[in-house]
Amino acid sequence: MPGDPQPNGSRRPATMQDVAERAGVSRALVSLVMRGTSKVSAERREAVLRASAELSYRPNAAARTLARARTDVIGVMIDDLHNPFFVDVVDGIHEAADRHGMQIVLSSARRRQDGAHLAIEEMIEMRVEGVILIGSRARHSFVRATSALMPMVSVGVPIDDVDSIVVDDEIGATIAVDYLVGLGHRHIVHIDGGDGGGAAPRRIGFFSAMSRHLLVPRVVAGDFTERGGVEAIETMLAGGEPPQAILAANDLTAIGALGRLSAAGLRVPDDVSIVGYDNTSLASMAHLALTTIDQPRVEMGQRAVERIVERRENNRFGSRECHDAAGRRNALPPSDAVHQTITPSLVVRATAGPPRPSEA
Amino acid sequence: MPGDPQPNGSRRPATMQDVAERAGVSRALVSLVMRGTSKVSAERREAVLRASAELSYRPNAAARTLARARTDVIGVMIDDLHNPFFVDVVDGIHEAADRHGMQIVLSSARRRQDGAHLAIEEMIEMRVEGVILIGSRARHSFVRATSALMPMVSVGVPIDDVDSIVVDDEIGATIAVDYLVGLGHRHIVHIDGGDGGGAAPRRIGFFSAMSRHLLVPRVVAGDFTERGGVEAIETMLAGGEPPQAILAANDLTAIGALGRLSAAGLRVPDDVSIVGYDNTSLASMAHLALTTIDQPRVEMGQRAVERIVERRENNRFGSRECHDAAGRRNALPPSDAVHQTITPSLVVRATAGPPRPSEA
DNA sequence: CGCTGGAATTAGAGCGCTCTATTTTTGGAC
DNA sequence: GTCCAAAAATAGAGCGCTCTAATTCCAGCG
Repeated sequence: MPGDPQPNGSRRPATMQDVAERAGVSRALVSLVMRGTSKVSAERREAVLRASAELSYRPNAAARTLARARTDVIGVMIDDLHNPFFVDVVDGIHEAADRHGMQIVLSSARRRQDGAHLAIEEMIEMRVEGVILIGSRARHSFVRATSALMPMVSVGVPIDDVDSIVVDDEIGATIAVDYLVGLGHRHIVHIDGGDGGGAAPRRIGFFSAMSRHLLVPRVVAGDFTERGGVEAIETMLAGGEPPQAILAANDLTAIGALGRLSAAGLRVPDDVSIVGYDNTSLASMAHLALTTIDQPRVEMGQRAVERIVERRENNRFGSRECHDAAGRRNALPPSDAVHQTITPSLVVRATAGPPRPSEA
Repeated sequence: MPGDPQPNGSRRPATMQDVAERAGVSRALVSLVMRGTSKVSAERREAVLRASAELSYRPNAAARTLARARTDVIGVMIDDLHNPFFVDVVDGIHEAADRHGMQIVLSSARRRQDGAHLAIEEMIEMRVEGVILIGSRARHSFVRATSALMPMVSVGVPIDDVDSIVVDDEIGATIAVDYLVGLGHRHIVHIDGGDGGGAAPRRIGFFSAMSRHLLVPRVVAGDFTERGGVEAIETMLAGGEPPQAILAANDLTAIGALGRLSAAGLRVPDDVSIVGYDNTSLASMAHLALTTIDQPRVEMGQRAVERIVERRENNRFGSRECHDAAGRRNALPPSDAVHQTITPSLVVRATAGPPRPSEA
């Protein structure tokens, strides 16, 4: 008998039909109760719930999806679960999704391009209402094409013709430089992020801010890793020119620099000032207390959900191929993609201070 | 027309029927091609694939699931995405799932009990083949009950009558103590994890190892946080008794201790030796180089998948309620839950060394 | 006592796919 | 040409749910 627990087997899960029979009502009535409709007499509702519990009934999501032709699910493709930045964005997504009564399905691309493509395809097959890409490495052309099929928004990575939410790293770097200059520093070195994502605008912001202050911009190569920070310091020390103030491309690099400096007997912020970038949880650790640039990650996640929800409600998402009456393809209409740029802010902690008087 | 791109609308996605018509074949043939069966003539296969591409056809996962009555999906409930320990376990799960041709659906409990319950219920409704709980805070009775419905394994948290994979923290602490004693230390302090998960066995292991070495076990209260480590050191310093060797309940606490010690002018490992626990990515950072206890997280994830797959193949998962012929419930049969315990190992880096001669 | 209208309940037609059983086609062998 | 087995293709019955339209129920009223 369906739903009847059997000693050791994989009995078939109870269906709505089973519940209906046990409760002595119709399938449709069970459906109404399960969906929490008010138009059911207390008596019947009671009977249905009892039968349902007795059979350990759980609605079959696949059947529901098929019948309703919608899911209320947002797919979230996260490039790398190990990146705390991305995970903070997910927090924001969760929060906003709850508010809109939507569910989340998470999938990790595992830092691989094909991983991202696979994850996106799977989500399309699930018929999610929309997809949020966090730090995606997917081919832009691929994303652009699938964004014609469903609402899609990229967080952290700008993609032409696709909704995106990014922070203005150029301004972030500018803010950091202005702060250091305000403290009195004139010799500021940027340990950059090489060709990593976000490295270029940070570098550009550094250059433009420095030249605005009529200062000489110096850049040492880095790669967003801790080791990169260590090596950059070693390069500077080897050059016989210990740094005075440093803007690191990210917190990890700043921490590497910090460690190497103290190993060299230089004190922060007395001898050297350091500003990081990202405000990761590392930065707030007590014995680091890194001054850094914060990007409102949670807010970014929330905004991403808002975009999906809005697109869904308006039923507008860019099938940008237009066909005329004869079925011939026209030129693409202008994209209606919305690109939101968020301004980062400075978080002052303990790694930056005024330069030593002799150097001012 | 279905599948025909319309300028600005949400056209209905193409179905298998649409593809069949366009390719001039039957629905069943399309199904065969989509599933990669070899029994299709090259010519027809070609035609189907072309039609499918032209319509941007994607199979409907819900319909497939409903028709096949199985999903090949494993649900992964992760307590907290911010916990790198858990995320490493997910890496292992991904890897093993790939090997077994299974997919993963990730869900975060967001460190809440009801979050865990909700996530598990959703997965049951999806009809996943099994559920892996990572660091679950769900009520044990709840997990036990649902584990009767489908294969389920808990990673990191032992649960009666439910498959689990945990490391033996008692042995882990023992290994650390043995190592410190081997270096010559006799005065070893444990900064513990309070009532956090895994704190108790680590404390017990510390006590038993110390007494085996005929040494006096000293414990200072902690709470698995960095701040806990800082405060523990302050307590010791205030007691006028600077520590000689420390076993921290986890890496974060060790790092807090490390920072506070160096602020007090004590050098590691010259003046004080420290061993952490967990081998998080923090521990390997160059300027920390924390000696610590490693738990094979990736392997734990892999083993979790193996358990699910095995249960599925054997069709054995514990519906532990037995009914006799008259339908009366019998006493529960003995559980067949498999509890795997993994032994952690020591990772030697730079924060522990021999005591200063005067203290030996 | 028959009507009426709103509330409560139900019948039944899909949703898009898989899979078994069946039919059609193909290519030799005779 | 005929016959046959194997290969290729198809028909059609579900899978478990939702939703519209139809039906039943039950006061309350004239």
